[in-house]
Amino acid sequence: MGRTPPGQTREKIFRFMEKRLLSGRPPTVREVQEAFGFKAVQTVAEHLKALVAEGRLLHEKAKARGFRLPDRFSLSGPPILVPVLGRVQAGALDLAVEELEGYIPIQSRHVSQNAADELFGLRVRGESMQGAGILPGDIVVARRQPSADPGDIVVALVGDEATVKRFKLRRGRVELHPENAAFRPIVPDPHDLSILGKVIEVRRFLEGLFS
Amino acid sequence: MGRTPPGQTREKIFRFMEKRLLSGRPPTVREVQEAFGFKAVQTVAEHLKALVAEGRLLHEKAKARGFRLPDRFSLSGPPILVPVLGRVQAGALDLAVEELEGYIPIQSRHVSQNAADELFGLRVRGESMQGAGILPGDIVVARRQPSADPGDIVVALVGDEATVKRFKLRRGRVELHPENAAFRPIVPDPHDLSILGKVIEVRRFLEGLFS
DNA sequence: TATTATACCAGACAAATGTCTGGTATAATG
DNA sequence: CATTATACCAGACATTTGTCTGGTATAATA
Repeated sequence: MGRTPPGQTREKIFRFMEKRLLSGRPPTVREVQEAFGFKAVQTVAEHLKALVAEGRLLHEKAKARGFRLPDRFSLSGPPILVPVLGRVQAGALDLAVEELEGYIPIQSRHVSQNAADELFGLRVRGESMQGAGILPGDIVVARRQPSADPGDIVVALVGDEATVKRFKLRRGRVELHPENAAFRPIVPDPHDLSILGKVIEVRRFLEGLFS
Repeated sequence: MGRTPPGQTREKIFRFMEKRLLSGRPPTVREVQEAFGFKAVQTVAEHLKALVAEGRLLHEKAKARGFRLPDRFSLSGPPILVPVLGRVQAGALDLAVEELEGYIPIQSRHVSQNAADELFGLRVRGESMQGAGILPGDIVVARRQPSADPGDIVVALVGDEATVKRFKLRRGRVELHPENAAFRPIVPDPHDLSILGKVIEVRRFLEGLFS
């Protein structure tokens, strides 16, 4: 009793689901129905059930918009989207979002999924880290952590200013070293200093939205 | 009669929404309620309404899981996965994959979807572009194109060697300029030169698999 | 040809979910 | 102190949405 050849409609429905799910707008069964012009909900319900049985979709039963893509679709799950801040300030230990510029995707294989919340991006200002290949306008991706190892490049909050520098210890004191002969190391009062995170990636966009 | 300081709960609710929406699993009002332990749905409903009024969320009224992030945050689809080559050679005009190191995700909004096939990554060797903040081990992402504009940083094939340099024109001839005083510009024989692409992004991994 | 499977439809029920009305308590403000 | 605003609660209602029961028609298959 098939109107369309076997599997053909199913394939189209899968594509539709895939597209919607990847764009973050999971559809309802009835939305799919409408999109394809079916006259009965059940038609879609059956196709979806079949897709689940085939392992191409996951389903939370009885939940609205309860379909998902299996994890293997994006190799290792969805990419982690890291918020890029234009400016950072801090109350106590947590970051305040001053100017959210947008998000950049991080390969989840580089970072375990549970560390995802600990990542943030920051647009770099100034030329103090030129020598380390970090230029004004670059985006550094950092993992939040309250301290660092000597030699790490960190995002630190000195007073009220967020800054990217190389973390060093000299005579028991923290020193923040620029990598530019025109700048001098900062030796902050410990009360005035907090390490916001360690830089794990640097990105520079030479073209496009983020440049 | 606020239990919590004004705006504080709202901020947390926004973060929650943000996280869920970015991961493609928009929550219901009641899911948010549960996550925060509110005893009334209305509490969440009001916070969400306020967030919409502030422009931080979009809302399809009366739809299940009907909240979205404003466009500037949402992605237009899956990230493009760009192959990263460890070495590049060329037969005629197309790239040969010598050592595929892996893939890195590119924000699809930076690059139109149909240009996806034209992107490739390349691991940088040598220090000739130090002055432009491109260090050995960095990955440059390039868009394939057979020529370039003066001032672009390009991936060029000179003889049998792929190299990253700044593209310039002098007296009708192509010059490939390093950005490091220790190196000299290359003025290749036109027959010996092909431009493989223009560098649109630079990435440096300070930690993790790609470092 | 009888059987089976697929693709689809009709209509209804029930759960999930959004939204509304009408409250209370606390804090800030004039 | 009265006023206003915010943060929250209780309970109900209405819509959206998932799911179920019971069908029909076409095609492939034994």
